Amino acid sequence: MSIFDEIYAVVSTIPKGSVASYGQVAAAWGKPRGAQVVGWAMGALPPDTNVPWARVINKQRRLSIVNPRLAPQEQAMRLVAEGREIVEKSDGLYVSGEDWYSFSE
DNA sequence: TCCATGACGAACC
DNA sequence: CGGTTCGCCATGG
Repeated sequence: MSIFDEIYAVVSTIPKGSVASYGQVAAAWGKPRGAQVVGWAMGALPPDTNVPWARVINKQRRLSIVNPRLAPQEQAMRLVAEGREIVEKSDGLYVSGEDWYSFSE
């Protein structure tokens, strides 16, 4: 049991169509300041994972994908497929809306 | 063991 | 308002 599995378990609870920030996932994981670790864990995910990693975005609602094993716009495609709208700005892709998934429910 | 590095975040210039 | 610095936790050299 590694921390990856713990984080993936948390991410897996995010419902289809919802989005959560790294900070939220970290908090739900038990490490309020471990947002960076969550990002690191996401980057370690294999291309064929079942974990809904695409629903995790940063607090600015920007898609900060840096995983070379995935297509550049893989996350955007997944989110659009779930009904989310993606807006392209000068510095990257953003998820429209202001809603965040609440883990405390 | 110390140092550097991150799909981050919040506090500071 | 934007770029920089520091804190965060875990890993790897």
